[in-house]
Amino acid sequence: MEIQGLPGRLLADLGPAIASGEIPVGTVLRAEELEARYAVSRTVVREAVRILESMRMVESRRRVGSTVLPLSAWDVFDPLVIRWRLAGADRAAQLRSLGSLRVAVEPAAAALAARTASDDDRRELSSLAVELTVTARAADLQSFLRHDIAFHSAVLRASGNEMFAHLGDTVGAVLTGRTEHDLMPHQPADYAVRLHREVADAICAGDAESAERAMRTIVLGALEELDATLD
Amino acid sequence: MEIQGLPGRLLADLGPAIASGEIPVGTVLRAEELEARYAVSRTVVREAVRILESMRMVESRRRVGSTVLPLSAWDVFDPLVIRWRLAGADRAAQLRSLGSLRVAVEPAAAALAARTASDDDRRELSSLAVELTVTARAADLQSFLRHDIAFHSAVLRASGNEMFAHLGDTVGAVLTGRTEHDLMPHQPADYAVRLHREVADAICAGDAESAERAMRTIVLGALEELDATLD
DNA sequence: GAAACTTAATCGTCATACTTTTGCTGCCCG
DNA sequence: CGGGCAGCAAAAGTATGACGATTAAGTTTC
Repeated sequence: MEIQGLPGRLLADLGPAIASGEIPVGTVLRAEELEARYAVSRTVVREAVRILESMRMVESRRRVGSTVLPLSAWDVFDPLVIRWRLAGADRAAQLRSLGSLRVAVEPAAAALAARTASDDDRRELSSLAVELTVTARAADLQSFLRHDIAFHSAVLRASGNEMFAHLGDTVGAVLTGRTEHDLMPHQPADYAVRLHREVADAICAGDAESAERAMRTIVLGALEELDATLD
Repeated sequence: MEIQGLPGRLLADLGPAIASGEIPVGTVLRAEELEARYAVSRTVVREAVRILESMRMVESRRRVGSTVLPLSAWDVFDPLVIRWRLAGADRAAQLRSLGSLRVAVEPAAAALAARTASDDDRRELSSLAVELTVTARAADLQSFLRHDIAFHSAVLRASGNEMFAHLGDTVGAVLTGRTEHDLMPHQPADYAVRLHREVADAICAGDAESAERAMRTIVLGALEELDATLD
């Protein structure tokens, strides 16, 4: 998942700093300065900056340097950018955006899955729904989280749309963050578990409308909880 | 928009080749070979490969080289990846995925916009809807396309969600492609124009439900047309 | 035949030199 | 006094040679 090597270290430092606003928009980074600051060679600095440039977080110009661009230019779907924003000062805004995105995408994915999922996909979803019920009853939050993530990823994957599928990891990051920051009840709500079950059953039965409706209820609920917590 | 310099030239060659499957999954690219093929230095090759790696289209390992990864690993939301796929053999699949994504996202964006858009946003939408009506009546496809793109981008932007807003350019690419490949009627359908108007009016009036419904009709219509054409 | 060792291929990093672009300064002329 | 033009210099962009680190694959040894 991570970028490797020394450029990765630079990136792991610069990325979050830019994402959090610690390095404000308009700041100019000069290669020589970065070489000195991180005690690495030109090669390494250039590669790191190139990657930031490909994410449109900075723009390099000769005789000037690399200028930090505003959020509106960033590749906000890049998993690294999302992670960096989630980790820093922009966390609340990023969670809200992701919440809305989930409300839009996950119900659509559930509907698609009900129509096109393979038998294996349906079996997996069904079994994950069971696991979810079990771990919820046992109040095993660790396992519950793991299965919750697996469930949502599975639905997104079963949609057969690779763009939806790609959001699986991101949704995972959101759910993880929610648990880590105690935004979850200590015992997962019973109705939420039932809804997951409902999604799985509807997808298995090929009932797109029910699947979509149940999933929408889930993600809308999550969004409301989020809004309530962030105030 | 483009990556600059020599690495950009490499990228403009390798990216589409990988995206189209011309360089198949599992192929190993060696740095030295690329240096020779493009007659550039290691510096340039390394930067280009690093960028491909940050898009997760390849994975570099010592003593092996850079291996081309399968589509499932790619950063399919990266604008460059989308463009490359749209340009090549994967075009149909990419259009379908984007179609579904639009169906999910744009209605949600319209609803959000109706709730949170600024007065300027509302004015702009209203005026774009008018332009759309005019250019449609004049059968001026060029201008119509331009305004259509501007309209959808404006809605996405007015949603206040930077992730939605980020999809504006991508939607633009889809609409452009549709016109370029003669998937559009020579005279934009009257009802489609009316629906755009309806979206604008609903957003101006703060009527989220109507805005969402009208937008959903638009993008569903587009998806149906697309499915019909791709067969 | 398996485990330990050696080898060589290739990426990763560094240091340095050269090239190209471009913002800026200051001169000259109107 | 102001505007344009030329030259300068700063910084990114590119090239190259050397070295280090990793690791797949072959080779030896028990």
